[in-house]
Amino acid sequence: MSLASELELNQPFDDLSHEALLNVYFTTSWIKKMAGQFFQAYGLTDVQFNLLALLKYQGEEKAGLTQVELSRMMLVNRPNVTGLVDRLERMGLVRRDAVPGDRRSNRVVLTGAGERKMAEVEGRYYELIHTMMSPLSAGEQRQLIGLLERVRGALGRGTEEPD
Amino acid sequence: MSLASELELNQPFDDLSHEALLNVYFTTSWIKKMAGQFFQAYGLTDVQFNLLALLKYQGEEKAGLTQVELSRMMLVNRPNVTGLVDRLERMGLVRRDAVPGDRRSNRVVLTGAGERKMAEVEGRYYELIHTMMSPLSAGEQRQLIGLLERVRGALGRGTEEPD
DNA sequence: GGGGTATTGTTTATATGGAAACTATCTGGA
DNA sequence: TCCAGATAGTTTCCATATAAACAATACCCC
Repeated sequence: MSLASELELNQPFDDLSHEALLNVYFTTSWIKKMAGQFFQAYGLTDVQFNLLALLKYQGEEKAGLTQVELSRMMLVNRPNVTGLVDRLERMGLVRRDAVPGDRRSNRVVLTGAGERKMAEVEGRYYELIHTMMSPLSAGEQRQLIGLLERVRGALGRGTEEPD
Repeated sequence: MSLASELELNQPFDDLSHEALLNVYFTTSWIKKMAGQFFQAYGLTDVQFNLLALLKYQGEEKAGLTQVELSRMMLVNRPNVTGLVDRLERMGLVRRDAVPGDRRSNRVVLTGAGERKMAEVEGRYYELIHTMMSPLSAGEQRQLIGLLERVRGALGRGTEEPD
């Protein structure tokens, strides 16, 4: 169904680019709502799961990631990572380890409880993702990825944090 | 460039559906950052502009929209609209008008200042949108819209506010 | 080796998002 | 009529996001 119908707009879109942009925007909103509902049952948010997944799969040799690395991989700024890690630390799912040789940095690492939580949630989350993307064939998913990569290519990805 | 390279991941994606989903997610993040930077010069946020645009183009006969209507068209819940309208009202860009015959409702209406702000910003924003979507031809933009509509079709759009 | 500069993380302020619970009002049915 | 349930808006609490400014530390270059 078209976005204008889904949103029950009184007037249709007048501009193709605008409609395309809003389709990307509202599809993300829809995905985040679905994911949010899913994670509630596990006491997590989608963003918290994402951070835990980065620690599990992107940490080199189980050494975790620094907050700057997390910030870059999640496309959010450093203050935001401070708060995310604070909450996950309070929940007992991650730990801040000192970095020998650089007293400015932390390595954020999964705790045992964090690993167990990931083991509990992960499989079911990938099932949800597959269900959400199931209307598209593998070829169509690759097509979608290609189109979105070309959109992000415009004007460079010059959105690094100015700070 | 692939998402894994953009985010400088140490390990590539292992799952096509996951990669597609994250491409949608991070493209929205990228779009919102670009739009946010653009609107800063005008003292607005992207969300505030969206609300003003709905009032300008979706209000029937210049009567504005109720907060429930705004909530549905923006895919956010009612408490959120209260805050958005509060801020725009404080900025003098919108007004809450009484609805004759239903004392529970407001009609949110653009003020003169709101109309002037829209006139100032709108054209340049559509230029930005066209630039952002310019890597795709019209046909490709329609293709993108079609793929995203089919994703949102999965499992119905049953994400109405439970409340 | 010492001083300017860059980097890492934090704090504070504000905007946007959801959930739950509340008030006021409206509507439909016995 | 009147009362039960639905609807509109708000309040409160919390999570996530940005920007700006700061402290501590590291680095580079003369």
